[in-house]
Amino acid sequence: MISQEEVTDFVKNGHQHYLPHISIDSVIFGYHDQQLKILLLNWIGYNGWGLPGGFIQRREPLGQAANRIVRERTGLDDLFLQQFYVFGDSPYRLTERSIREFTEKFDLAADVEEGNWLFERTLSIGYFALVDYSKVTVTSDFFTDAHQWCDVNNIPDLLFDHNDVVEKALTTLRQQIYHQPIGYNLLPEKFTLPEIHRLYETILGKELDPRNFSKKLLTLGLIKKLDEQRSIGPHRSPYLYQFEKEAYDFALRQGIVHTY
Amino acid sequence: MISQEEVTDFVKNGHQHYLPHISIDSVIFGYHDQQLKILLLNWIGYNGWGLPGGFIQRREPLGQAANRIVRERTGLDDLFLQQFYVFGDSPYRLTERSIREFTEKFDLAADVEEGNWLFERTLSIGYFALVDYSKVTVTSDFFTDAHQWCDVNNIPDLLFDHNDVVEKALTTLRQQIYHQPIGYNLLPEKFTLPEIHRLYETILGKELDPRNFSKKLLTLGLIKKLDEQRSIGPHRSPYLYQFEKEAYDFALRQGIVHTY
DNA sequence: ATCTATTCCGTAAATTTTACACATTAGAAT
DNA sequence: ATTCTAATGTGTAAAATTTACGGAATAGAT
Repeated sequence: MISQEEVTDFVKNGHQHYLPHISIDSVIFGYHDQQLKILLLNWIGYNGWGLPGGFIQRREPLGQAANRIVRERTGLDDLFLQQFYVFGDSPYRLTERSIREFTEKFDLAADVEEGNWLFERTLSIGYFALVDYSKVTVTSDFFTDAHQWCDVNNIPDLLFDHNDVVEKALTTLRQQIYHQPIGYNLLPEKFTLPEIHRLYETILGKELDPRNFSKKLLTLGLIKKLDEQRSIGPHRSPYLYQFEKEAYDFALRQGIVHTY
Repeated sequence: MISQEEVTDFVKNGHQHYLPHISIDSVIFGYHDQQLKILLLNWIGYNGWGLPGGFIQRREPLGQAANRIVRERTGLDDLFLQQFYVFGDSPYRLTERSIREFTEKFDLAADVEEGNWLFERTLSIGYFALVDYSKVTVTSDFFTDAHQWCDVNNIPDLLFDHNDVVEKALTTLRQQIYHQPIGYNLLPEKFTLPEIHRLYETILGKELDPRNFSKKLLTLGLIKKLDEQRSIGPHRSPYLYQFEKEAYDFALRQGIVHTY
């Protein structure tokens, strides 16, 4: 648990360590129970659900900051992480009321409120991450005391402009899936065809013919069939597949180019 | 011309009007002489070429700021303007030397240098704009005293990390052209098939079969043939075309979706 | 041995993309 | 008027890709 002193110090002096006016919001996608989910945190001060986020240290490269922020929440490193948009159209994301609630909650002196760096206008750089749900261990930060993995089709009202952020992350991911291989980071190392098929259907929110789908992935050389099978109860055992790392990485870099 | 006082005031007090630590860099694409060009400005202080840029006013929505910055330089409003990346990996874009040159050039007291907001670490949000070259009237700002339209295939060494910014803008534009119609903002209202054909070839940096190309645009319903022709000297007169605004806008929103 | 639920596979039709060459035309020159 | 030049405009066949679609095989439970 984080101490009261630490919180107070962060609020009062955080601007010496972090760049003010800019934050990072992360949309962390995981796949579980045949649902595409995102990680939501319950913010103590504001008492509501929001995205994991954080600030950029004064001498820290931007990409590293995003990586650190996701790592601190999930325990994962070396993940698929991509900038997708900067949100800054509403000059002020915090209402006076929410600031008051926050300072009361943390028992901060009223004078902290005035012009405090935390409560000034802050643009937010959106990153999304694709993670292997089963490998995540969620850790709370200063301002959050609970978490949930929430089906993207069923997102509640979030704090600030986080619903917009999620929306934009989803549309970016859906567009991207047509041009880049997705799955390496969302699936375990070995998976079955029906599994990756359902993943794609889930992300795109529409049905894909299973025969044509697997044909496509195999033709592109993105996955390869293994000799092993998985046992799934009283049904035919599906074969296991894994990604062809080289072809996958190549497609990641080049994109899967369609024609003009 | 901008007065010395104004510059000094901007350097000393700009942080009261603008958000520190964040700027906008704009890559303004125009098409002329069968070349894709970008607008470069010569920075007085640093004596080198760089991109048009600016800061975000404290209460100004982000998109508006980008729009204003491009408008101030080009005179154009209501243009195609798109965020494409945030640059912030190198914590410091300015060297001590360039800062000294700058302050000397503008005859700023040495004490201005120390911890001045302008010289602190600044992330930069990249926007690119597509403009009708012939409609642009370039206006200088505080820090720049000359401009040029520079062929994208022949960009000199630019200030700061602006070469990276241009590079990324170009790759984004090239990717986008496969999924969204481009041209409405780069071409005059009426244009010939060879003109738009050359535009696409120029942007993509490769040849496109003219028959297949026009077939595609017409099939997609993005352009329509007019009854008029243009006179181009001692050659067959090409027909004029114009964009089908509805289909064009629809494609802009939806993207030209390819299959899975 | 039977049943259930799931995986696995292949082919034909439709569509899209690619490749490719020559007749037409406006104005300039003669 | 004729000729010449340099550019525009157009169609078709082959190849590749995408789509649509149904039935046999299998593992485990009963």
